[in-house]
Amino acid sequence: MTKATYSISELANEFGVSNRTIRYYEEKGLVQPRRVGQKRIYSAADRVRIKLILRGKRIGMTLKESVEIIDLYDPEHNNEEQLHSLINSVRDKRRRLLQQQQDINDMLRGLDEVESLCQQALSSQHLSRS
Amino acid sequence: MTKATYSISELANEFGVSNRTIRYYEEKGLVQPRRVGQKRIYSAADRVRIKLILRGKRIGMTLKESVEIIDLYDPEHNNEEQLHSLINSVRDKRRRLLQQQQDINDMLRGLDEVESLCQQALSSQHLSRS
DNA sequence: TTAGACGTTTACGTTAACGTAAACCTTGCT
DNA sequence: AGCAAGGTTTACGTTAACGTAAACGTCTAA
Repeated sequence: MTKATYSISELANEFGVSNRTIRYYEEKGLVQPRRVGQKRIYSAADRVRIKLILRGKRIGMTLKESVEIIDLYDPEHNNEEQLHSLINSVRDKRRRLLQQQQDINDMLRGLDEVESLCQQALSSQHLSRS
Repeated sequence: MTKATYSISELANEFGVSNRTIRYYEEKGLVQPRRVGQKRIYSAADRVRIKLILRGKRIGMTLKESVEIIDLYDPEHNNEEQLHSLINSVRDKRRRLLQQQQDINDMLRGLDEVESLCQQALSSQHLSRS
């Protein structure tokens, strides 16, 4: 059962960030939790937004970029022109992500190579010792 | 035929960054070009280092992290202990990269979904018009 | 020989994304 | 009543990764 509401510390702990970080996201308009008294109460939707923002961060997006992507999902887009421009921006994002995929694959191959060289070096050391 | 040396502007233009950026990388010890008079002369190896640094940047690594990865390639690692710690750090990097791959794939799927919704919206508009 | 293109150093300015500290509520134990 | 655990606001501090401006050298084509 997925909880309906969360305190700030619950989310901070879940995602491994500080409370300050989450408040900062609110300062920047990335989330708008309800208030009860003066305490912030986060909904499941708020939680997802934060999660997506942090996913963006992991792959090197700025907060603004993450929000741009998240906002692609909400249907404020009615007329044909808006839809076309939305499609274009989707394609832009996709291009960058594909480039990143390429970069990551290149790096992974590099790491594979390094590791296998290490293994070789280790095994040859062991051989010369016996 | 791959050039042997490059001026700072040549590299800056090739990679789409400013001269200042490249000098900054030198300030931070990421490259050490030769000097002729007081002008900087970059070797093919310098060029590759810069390229790798920028690749790291694209996927959200700090300069320090990029250098860490680049330095995995050079063979300063002799004894068994160093080799093992090197292997461990390779595995750490790999873990992060795999997570990033996952994140990017998730985002790409999201974008696919958004685009196809747009297409549907557009085609239904066109239908209702005819 | 002088203007323009390219390079240099020095140094202060800027932005994003928080960290950190102080001073203050509120709530539930004990 | 008192206090510890959570929350709050306000506001200044910090770091990375450059941008930008000033003031200067050097070479070369007109």
